[in-house]
Amino acid sequence: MASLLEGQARPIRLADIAKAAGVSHGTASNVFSRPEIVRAEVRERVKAVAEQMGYAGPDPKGRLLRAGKVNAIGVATTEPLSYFFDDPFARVMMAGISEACDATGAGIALVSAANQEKLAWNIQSALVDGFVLFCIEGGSRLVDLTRERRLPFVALELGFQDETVSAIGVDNVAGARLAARHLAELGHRRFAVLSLGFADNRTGFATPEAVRSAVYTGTRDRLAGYFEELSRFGIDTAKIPVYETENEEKSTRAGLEAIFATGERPTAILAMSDRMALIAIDWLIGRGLNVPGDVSIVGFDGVPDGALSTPPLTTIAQPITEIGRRAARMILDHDGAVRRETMGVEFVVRGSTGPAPKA
Amino acid sequence: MASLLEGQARPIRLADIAKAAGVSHGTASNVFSRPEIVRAEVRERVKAVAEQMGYAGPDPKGRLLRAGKVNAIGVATTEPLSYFFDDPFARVMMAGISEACDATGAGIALVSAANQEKLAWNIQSALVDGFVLFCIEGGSRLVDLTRERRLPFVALELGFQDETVSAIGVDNVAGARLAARHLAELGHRRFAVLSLGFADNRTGFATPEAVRSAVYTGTRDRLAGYFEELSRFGIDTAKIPVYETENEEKSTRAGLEAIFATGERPTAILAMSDRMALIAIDWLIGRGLNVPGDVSIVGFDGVPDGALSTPPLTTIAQPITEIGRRAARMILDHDGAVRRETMGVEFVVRGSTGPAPKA
DNA sequence: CATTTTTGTTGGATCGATTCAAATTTCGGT
DNA sequence: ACCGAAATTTGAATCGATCCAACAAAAATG
Repeated sequence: MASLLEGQARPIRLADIAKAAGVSHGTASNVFSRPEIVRAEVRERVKAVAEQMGYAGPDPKGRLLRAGKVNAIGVATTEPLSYFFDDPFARVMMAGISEACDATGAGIALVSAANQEKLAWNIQSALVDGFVLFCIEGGSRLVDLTRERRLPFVALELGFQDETVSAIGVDNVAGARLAARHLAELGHRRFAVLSLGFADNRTGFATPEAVRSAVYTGTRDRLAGYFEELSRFGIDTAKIPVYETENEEKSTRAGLEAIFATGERPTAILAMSDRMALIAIDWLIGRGLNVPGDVSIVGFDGVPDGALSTPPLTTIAQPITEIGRRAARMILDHDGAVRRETMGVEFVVRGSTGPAPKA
Repeated sequence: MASLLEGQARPIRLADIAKAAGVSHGTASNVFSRPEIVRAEVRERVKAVAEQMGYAGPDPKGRLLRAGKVNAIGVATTEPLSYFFDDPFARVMMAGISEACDATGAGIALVSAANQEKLAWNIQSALVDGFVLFCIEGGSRLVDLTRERRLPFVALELGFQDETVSAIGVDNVAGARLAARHLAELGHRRFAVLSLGFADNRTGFATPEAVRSAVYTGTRDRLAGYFEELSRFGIDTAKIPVYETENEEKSTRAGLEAIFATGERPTAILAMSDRMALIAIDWLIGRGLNVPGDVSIVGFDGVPDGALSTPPLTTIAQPITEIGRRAARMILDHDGAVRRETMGVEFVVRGSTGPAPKA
């Protein structure tokens, strides 16, 4: 009873136990962290005292300072926290990260913030041993912020030319070429591209200058891949509409409206994410068009939802889970080296692509 | 260059900056945490020194010990970490928790472990201010473990009679009755129940004793709700097969096999989770049966996937997001009180239920 | 110019543990 | 009973910050 009331006033510390049991701090500490080196009799006495006083066990806050290692990695993004549970790409990635963390018993701390102020603070104050950065919108800012913390970190997506930051990504050019070639070989000649951003906070048709001055080189590379391959088939890429979206519902639909408002409707859409591709399928079907009868679509990413849509999505699959695993491991067993890994992609043909309709 | 090498050897502390800048560590601390009370000239000098020495800013590990508050909540489960990103119910719940955390700038730490040893350690050592417990399998053990930590915690699901633990859940009896009444009113007379566990690690047909001695009273209440209502329609509930699954693919399909192996096939299935209900729809359609033509199904939970299935799922919807929000807030602004909240459910009629087939 | 008030700085105490060299105890062997 | 080795225990130092009472310097007041 008394211990309960006192407990409310001030939590019991290891030192209190030590005093009450008549042993030194050191011994009391050993009872909890290395019980085998304490004489059984003493050990039991201290444990009994702890139990009776309602000691909650060594406080990790104290241990942490001494130990130095938190044993947790932070996963950061500029999206709201719910992004981790909503976005299919993020979810698969998190599964990979989870796996690696589960294997070593490490924890995961989710870090995010809508506004820049808070993001900076959250990154500064996160109790983690390192970061995995989801570099979507605002990725470069995220990297800058994290760099200040001077902890190991890995950027997902090799969108950064900066060779001093560790990163894992896929061969965007090769993946994009695969997608473009597939459609070209099916006879398609009129294309449209649903693009990710070339820089922050922008939607609408991308100008050649926007592409040239791309901040997100991942986006640029994918477009380059598309164009390179299509050129080989004699297609004039300058005429292909490229619409930058924010990779969500609204701007993607706006992009489709804009693309299909023109006279020369495309028979094939190259989407830089499965998310956009799936939205596009939905939009097209809603408009009474047939996929792939009237319009073929190829996505990018390889999220599980793509296999379940009607029609199922043809896509360039990234080894998302594996990327997550590796990213987490890079932090978990960090050796101070900067690593940049480029993973291969896999071309998955499903039902959203077919021969170009006869003129 | 030198600073970089030294930085590798031993991170720079605030005290190092203070010495180098010729101020006390108190002042150096103020420069970072309350810059406005330091004279501009001094402030700039210290900042310059910090910059030049490559100081990463005050280490949260140190601050934490002093401050006492971590500003993060732990979300714990006995499932592997990936559960948070895979399971639809968990995901919606996490969205609610995320929302509450985003609003106050708090972080989320995911805690989990397959084996009991590690779980205990992970809970003991998690750097959090409190816990939200996902009480699925092994929920009671999870509560016991967490209680030892003597931090505030909330159990999701009121499956615990123990009135000394805070918990948030729904009125399981009322929800179950709604589901049962709906089917009975549609003329169904032959039922089967896909049940959650009454105790840990068990699958197969549940015996009356198993139900009586249920550890998970949430499961028991749902069943009680089903049976109470069906009895009112003169249905002999003793004959209704109740199959305990682990709320995943394998055991649910096994349950369906077992249920449909009997002569008296049910025309209506009461599933205690949407997950099982969706698996059941898939299984039935795979067997050439029509839903709801041959068999009607009602789920429980109200996860978003239920609206997207074919046919869309009739279900008892819990206010999952709201539960998550409240749980998180209960920890975030904890006042020492034990709170037990019971939320209402909403009956959502969609396409998976229809009139009983003519004998 | 003396006195108060305001503003800025200092350094010791504290948060709660772990670590490790040194001191002490225990114990087998003679 | 005594010795050295092995097993335990001790207590000071440390981890990296923040807080706060006391003090010093500068500014305002009479």
